[in-house]
Amino acid sequence: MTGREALTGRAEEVAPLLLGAVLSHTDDSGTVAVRLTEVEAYAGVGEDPGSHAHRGRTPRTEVMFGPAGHLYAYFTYGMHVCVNVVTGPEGIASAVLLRGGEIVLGESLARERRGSAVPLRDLARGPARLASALGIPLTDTGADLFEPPYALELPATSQPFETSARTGVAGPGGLLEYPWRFYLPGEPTVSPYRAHAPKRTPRAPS
DNA sequence: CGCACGATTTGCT
DNA sequence: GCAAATCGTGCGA
Repeated sequence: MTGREALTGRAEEVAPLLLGAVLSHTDDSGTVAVRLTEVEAYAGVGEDPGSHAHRGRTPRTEVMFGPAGHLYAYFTYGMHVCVNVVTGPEGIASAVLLRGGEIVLGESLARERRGSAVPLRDLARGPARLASALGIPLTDTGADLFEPPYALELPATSQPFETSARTGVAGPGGLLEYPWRFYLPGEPTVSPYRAHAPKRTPRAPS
């Protein structure tokens, strides 16, 4: 079975396969590889309000509907890039957000991108940090992760993992929680669990 | 055409 | 612990 075939399925089913996987990216500066320790699954139309593809196909989310094994990078908060691996069969939106990992190759280059004072464990801990450490540009959305300049190696055997709640969404019976955050227990590169996004304070007028 | 907001990180109090 | 930084996307008018 090829890596791409293994990734073709519902995001929450495929996500555990990405734990322990090694993603590498090469550009003019060199190569950085990360062993993934924390991921989050996002589904598609209707069932997952937390997903970008929740409302259907748009120019931005188009990649999420494509074949598995491709990159979905998006820009958020005006300053950050987050990376996903598209996992669903063609036509069904689903993706796995890479939330954290451990640098296994190219530490010096990653440190150059992230800042020299950053502790090793923090180099790729957090979605935007991971994207930054790997040097993934926003414009690489849609790139095939199984072709240069990318490489994705799935673990031979599934790693023992744990899950936790991802987001709370309003459902028929109240608040629903999706246990769609997956991580390798005991890894220092797993970000501490935060309940969910605190309520945003309104912008203070002058 | 205009506006509100987000799958976050960082730094200051 | 809290708030700012910053801009593309998507929805409403």
